[in-house]
Parts: sequence; C-alpha cells; structure tokens
Amino acid sequence: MALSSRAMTADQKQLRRASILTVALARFADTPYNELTMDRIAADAAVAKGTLYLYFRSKEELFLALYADELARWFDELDASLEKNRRATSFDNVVQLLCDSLKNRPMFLRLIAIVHTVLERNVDLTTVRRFKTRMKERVLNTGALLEASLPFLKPAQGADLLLKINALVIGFQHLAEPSGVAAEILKEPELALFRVNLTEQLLSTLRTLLMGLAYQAKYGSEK
Amino acid sequence: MALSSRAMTADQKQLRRASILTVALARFADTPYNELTMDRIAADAAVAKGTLYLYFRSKEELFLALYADELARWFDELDASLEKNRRATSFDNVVQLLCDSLKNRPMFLRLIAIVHTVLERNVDLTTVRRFKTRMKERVLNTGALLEASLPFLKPAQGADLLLKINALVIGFQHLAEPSGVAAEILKEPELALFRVNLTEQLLSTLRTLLMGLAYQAKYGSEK
Amino acid sequence: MALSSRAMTADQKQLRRASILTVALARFADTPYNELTMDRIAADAAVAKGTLYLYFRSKEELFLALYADELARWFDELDASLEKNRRATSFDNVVQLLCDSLKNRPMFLRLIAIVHTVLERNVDLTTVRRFKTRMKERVLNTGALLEASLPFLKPAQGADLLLKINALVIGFQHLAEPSGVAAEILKEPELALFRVNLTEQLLSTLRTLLMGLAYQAKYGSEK
Amino acid sequence: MALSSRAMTADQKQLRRASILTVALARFADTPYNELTMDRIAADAAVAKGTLYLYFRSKEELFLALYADELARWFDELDASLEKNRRATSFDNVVQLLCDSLKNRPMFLRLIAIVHTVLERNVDLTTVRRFKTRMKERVLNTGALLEASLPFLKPAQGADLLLKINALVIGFQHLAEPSGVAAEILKEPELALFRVNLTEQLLSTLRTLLMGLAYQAKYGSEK
DNA sequence: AATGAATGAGGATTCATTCAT
DNA sequence: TATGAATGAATCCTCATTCAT
Repeated sequence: MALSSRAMTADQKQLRRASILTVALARFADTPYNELTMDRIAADAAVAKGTLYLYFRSKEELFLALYADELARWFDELDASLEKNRRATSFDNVVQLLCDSLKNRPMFLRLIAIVHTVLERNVDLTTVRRFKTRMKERVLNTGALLEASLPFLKPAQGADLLLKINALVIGFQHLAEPSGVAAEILKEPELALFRVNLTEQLLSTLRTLLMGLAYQAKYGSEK
Repeated sequence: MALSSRAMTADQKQLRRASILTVALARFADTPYNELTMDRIAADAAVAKGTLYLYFRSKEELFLALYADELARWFDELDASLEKNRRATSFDNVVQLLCDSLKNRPMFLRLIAIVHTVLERNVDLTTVRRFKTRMKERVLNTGALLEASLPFLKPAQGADLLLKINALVIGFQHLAEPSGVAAEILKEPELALFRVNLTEQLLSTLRTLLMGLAYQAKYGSEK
Repeated sequence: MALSSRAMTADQKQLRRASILTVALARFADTPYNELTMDRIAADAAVAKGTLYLYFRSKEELFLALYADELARWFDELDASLEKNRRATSFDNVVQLLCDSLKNRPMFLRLIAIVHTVLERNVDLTTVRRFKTRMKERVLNTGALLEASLPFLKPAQGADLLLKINALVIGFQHLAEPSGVAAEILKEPELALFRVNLTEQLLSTLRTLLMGLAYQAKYGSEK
Repeated sequence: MALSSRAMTADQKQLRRASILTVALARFADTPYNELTMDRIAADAAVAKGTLYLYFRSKEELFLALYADELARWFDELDASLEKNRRATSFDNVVQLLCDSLKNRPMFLRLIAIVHTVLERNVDLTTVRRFKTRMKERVLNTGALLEASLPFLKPAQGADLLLKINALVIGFQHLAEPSGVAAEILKEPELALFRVNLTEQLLSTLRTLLMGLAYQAKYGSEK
C-alpha cells in the first residue's frame, strides 16, 4: 500500500493517485478548502508538489476528483440499499436509507457544498464533461431504482427527485455547518432557531416531500 | 445625491453607506464575488479604498450588509403579499407568491448562495449576532404570516418552512447558476438533465412539500 | 532623497519611482536579468514587493522604464554634443562622439541587448506605444542633427543611420559580453578572434559606414 | 528513417540525434524559445524526455547544436557561392549573395538572435570550446574567400567583415522580429519608421560598408 | 472623515533535470 | 539505451487591509 518510489504500471499509478486523494480528503476533514494548500497536501502525501500536478491539472481538479469519488461511493451505497429491499419498500424505508447514506459522509457533504461555486472553475472542459456524463448515468440508474421502490413515482420522477435531494443537501449543509463566527454565534440559546441538524431536516423534508408526491400521484396535483 | 466631500451628520453617513452598497450590488451583478475587488468598488463609488473600511470592517461585512438588505426587502415583499391576501388563500397562491418574490431578486439569490460559505467568515461577532437576531424576528414574523395563510400549518411550522425554503433556494441556486466551465458544458444537449430553472423547480418542490404538509396535518405523519 | 514613509505628492511619487529604478539599475550591474528577482529589487529599495507593482505593472515594464531612461539620457548627451559642434564637424568627430557616448553606458548596452527579445513582452500596449512614440521623436530629432553635422547625409538618412547604429550596438554588445561559459572560453588565446571590444568595433564600423555614405553621396551608389 | 527502439551503433545514434534536432527546429519555427518545452520536443520526436538528455546535456546545448548546424549550412552555402564566382566578382554580387544566403534561413536568424544571451549559458565548457573552435576555422576560411572575391580587402579583413556582419544580423534580426506587444504596435502607421526589413537593411548597410572599405583601401582611412 | 500609498503574506504552477526501472 | 515518473526550486503577482497624512 505504501508505494515507495516510482509508480510505473498503470496500477501503481492508480494507487498513487488514490493515495494522494486519501491524504487530501483526510486533511480536508480539518481544514477548509481555502486554507488547504497544495503545499500541505504534497507534504502529507510525501510527494513533491510537482507530482501533484502530474496527477491533477489543478487544485480544483484534485478536489473535483475527490468529490467524484465520494459521489460514486454514495451512489454505490444507495443503489445497494435500494436493490436490497427492492420490493415491499415503505417510503419511510427509502427516506431512512437516503438519510443514513449521508449521515456518515461528512466529507461528501462538505464537498457538495462547494462543487458548483468553487470546484467547477479552473477545470478542463473535458474533465467536467466526463464527470457530468458519468454522473448522468448514475442519476438515471439510481432514479430508476427509486421509481421501482416508490411505486407512486412516474417515469423520470426518480431522477428529478434526486435533483431535488441534491439541492436540499447543498442547502441544508450550508445551514448545518456555518463557518467561523456564525458557528460561534449559533451556540447562543436565543439563536437556537438557526441550528440545523442536517439529517433531521433532511428526514423530515424528504418525508413530507414524498408524501406530497404520493398524494399528487393519487389525486392529481390540483388542489 | 451627489454627496461630495465629508459626511458629517449621521444622515449623510447613512447616505454614503447606502451609496456604496448600491454601487457594490450593481457591480456584483456582472462580477463574481472573487473577482470583484474592493479597489473596483471604491472606484465605482468614487470613494477612496480606505473609506470603504470606514463603513465596513471587511469585504465580507460589506457583502453581508448587502445580503441583509436584500433579505429584508425580500421579507418586506413577502410580508406585504401575505398580509394582502391574508384570508382565503389557496396554497397555490402562497407558492406562487413565494416564487414570484424570488424571481426578480437575482442578486439576493447570488448572495444567499455564498452567505454561509464565504460571507460569514472574517466578520465581527457582534455584526453577525445583530444580523442573525434581526433575521430571527423576521423569520418568526413571516413564519406566523405563513401559518395564517396556510391553516394546515401548526405553530412553529411557518418558521420551519422558511428554513426549508432557505435550503432549497441555496441548493437550486447552486444548480441553476453553474460557474465557468460547467456553464458551458451544460449547454450540450446530452446534459440537459442538469439544467435547472430555479423558479420552476422551486415551484414544483414547494407545491409538493406543502401538499405533503397538508396531508400530514390531516391524516398524521404516519404512513 | 531618502524619502521615508509615503509619497503623497506627484513629486514624491516620481522620486520614489526614480529611487526604485536607481536601485534596480544598480543591481542589474552585477546580476543578469533572469537572476534579478523582484524580491531582490524590493529588498534593495526597502519597499514591499507590492509597492513595486504600484509603480510598474510587471517586471518587464520596470526594466523597460529603465531602458527608456537610459535611452533618453543617451539621446540627451548625443544631442548636446551634436549641437555643440554643429558646424565644421569632421565625421571623425561624429563617430568619436557616438562611441564616447556609449562607452560609459554599460547598463544601456546591457538593456538594449534584451529590449526586443525580453522587455517588450508582458507589457501593456499603451506603455509600449508611448515609449515608441517618444522614441520616434527623439530619433527624428537626433537624426536631423546628424544630417546637419554630416552634410553628405540626405533627408531621412539621419534617422536611418540611427537605426543602423541601433542594430550594430545590439549586435556588438552580444558579441562583446558573452555570458557564462562563453566568457571563460574566449579567454583562451586561440579564440582571441572572437573577443570583441565594443567601442573599437563600433568606431571602425561606423567610420567605414560613413565613408561609404559620403562616397555614395558624391559618386552615386552605383559601383 | 523510422528508427524504432534502441540506437546501438554510432550511426543509429547519430541518426536519432539528427531526428531530434530536426523536430526541434520544426517546432522552433512557430514557438519562441521560452515557450518551447523539452516535453514538447520529446513528444514531437516520439522519444521520452529522458532520451533527450542522453543526446544533449541541457536544453541550451540542444539549441546550441541546432545553431551550430544552421551556422554550418550557412557557411556551406556561402563558401559554395563564393567559390563559384571566385574571380570577377563585383562586390554587388557578394552583397547579394550574402543577403540571399540569409533570406531563406529564418531559423538561423532566430537562433543567432539568442545564442549569446541564452544558448551559451548552462552549457558544458568543452562543448562551447569545440563549437567555437570549429567556428573559428570556418570564419577564417570564409573570410579568406571573401578576401579573394573582394580584392580591396586586406588580410584578416575578411574574418573581421564576417564579425561585423554577425553583429549586423543579430541587431537587425532583433529589430525585424519584435516580440509580443511590440509587433502589434509597429503595425500602426505612425510607427512605420521602426519597421525593419532585415534583407533590405542588410543589403543597404553591407553595400555602404563595402564601399567604405573599398574607399579606405584606395585612399587610406584618413579623411 | 477621507485619502490612497504601502504592505506582504500567500499560493499556484511550470519545467528543466534526475534517476529508478 | 530508453523510459517517464518524480523532483522542487523558482517567481511572479494579487488584493484585502492598514495607516500616515
């Protein structure tokens, strides 16, 4: 695993790439994106700074790769869970499963909060296209699984639901992890109102949302 | 309006402060936060760079003030609309009213997308507290108005709904206004899936959400 | 002269600018352009690095300003000398005067050797235009003085002669000040052939050139 | 020609060396020295970067070899032309022949403009000595040919003339091929004065110079 | 209160060169 | 001999913020 010296084979290179990503992710856990320098990542990964740029064309690309990985893992877990209880799934199960899958992915949450504002700048067009194309496949696939689990969903509503969840996750993550001063302030009891627990909020919002969808499926979307 | 030379009275100072904010907002319309320098704002406002720091302790504080203003205006409009058709409001009206109030506030949307990740750093504790406290009042007030308009809402659910809306707006704004490369890529027809129209998405999501809430109010939140 | 603290008036600013240039020129005397860093210049000038960029938009612009100054001084001396013995000037006097004016300007020579390959890159269009325009005036003026001193010169031949001198100076400077290894090698007696003394070469070449021009003026340029 | 795999014999090695040089020269035609990376040359030559360093100790050495080649070819052509019309050569012929020989060697011109400032740094002492020694031979030889063609030249004046031509070529090349911004600016009609056509200038300058030399030979160098 | 000159930490990125394989 | 992964020094420039005037 250690991979001393040079990575000659494609496998070894993949390994080194992975090790850089692992190190970056670990450091990202305690350091905000802005404050996390390529210098530091290189030092942690015990490689020269230049080596970083051998594997990633820019800092943004490195973190986008991180996000892509985390996203893939999330989809993996989601798909597995959905496939497991494919039939006879109450939508409470689905909601729970969605929230559980996010609960243990703090890095994924922190990354998703900055993908669109930070990581998708200064990145190669082709890189983004590949990333988005892959993401599309997964969204469609997982969307279909959702449709299978939630019978009241019409075709295409699975993918659309994932989009809405995406938005919710981004938004709640912003609210749940305030930065710097705000984090301090929200500890004051008068401001308890603004303290957000991502999982709880997501749970309740998704639940309500799915109920609404189920209702609309049954009685039409008219009031 | 010209406001040449020194602002001595409190009124004059308020005027100058406002003029700086106006100028900053105007420029923010065509320049992303990162690329909008204090230099540029000062030049546009026909004021020395140092003067900016007489009115705002940091760049973040300036933009937080901008956000506070926009937020207040949004609440103003919301409150007015909700008060107008206080009784006999279908929830479709409420949804429409909410979306309409956002449709014409592009700057508010761009600001809300970065408040928690960018603007609430490097800001004075007191400033944030004042801001949050004021925000709390408005949330509670508008929350109450929502409860009045939507009879199926239980106490405190109005404010909670606003929180959820907040998250949705942040999330959809991120998806709807991709930066740099992503914006280009999403023009490609195969990636149409990821093209998000904020208003539409908000409309449909809110509608469904409210339906879910109405349903839960009627039949309990159990399945 | 020391100019401690801030330069508020235009005069003081000019002074500081000049002091930076002076320092840079001094350091350029013993350090090749490539090895002379902005860091070093800032340190020598006892200003922050950023201050350098307040006065010059880039390293190249700083050195172009240096060259412009040296060029102006050269023209000044040339013009003065030419005006002094305006009438009754043997062309030997003119040749001597030209060579003398260069002999004590080693920095000018080192700068002229890199203006076209290095300094005119990464510079603002307007800056170059202003520089070239000013240079044109001086070339025309000094060209006219040359025509006055050397009666065999036809109109416009003065400026053209300056152009040729320019080329000769660049070329001979390259040959006369070899860099690094070459400098060492040329010390070997077998390679004496390549040792060039700029002043001597310029003297003999200019002399011959003027003789040729005088001859052409008298007998036509046909053989 | 393909030269796949290893070059074992001296011939094969020479061939590979030549192929690298060819490729580098081709790329140098459209890319300035600074922007032409060893990476790019290796890629173009379908060779690993390390292989480059098997044949040339540094980037500078590679380009110096390029220059040496071009220089040799130039001398070859010059010698051939001079030998052909050895007797009965008007000096107009010689001037023409010199200019013609340069007209079609743009790469030679671009290289000669940077030999002394760039290429002779970071090169092995022995390499430079060998290069200079060979150059000396050719200068003396071609110098002698010039003396044969131009009867008014005294012994050693042929080589000296080549030195002067060298300087002129360097200088005029600098003026004729301005970089970046300067190239743009000189297109403006008011700056037409600075637009230099290398061939024309060289023609007129050499002509005048030779006339001067002829005159001096006839009447002495005194006025 | 207003100015705007000065600050200087800060960080990404390049690329010639080396060396393990 | 060939490879190409790894190196890491080297450097420019930005820009929010301060503070002397």
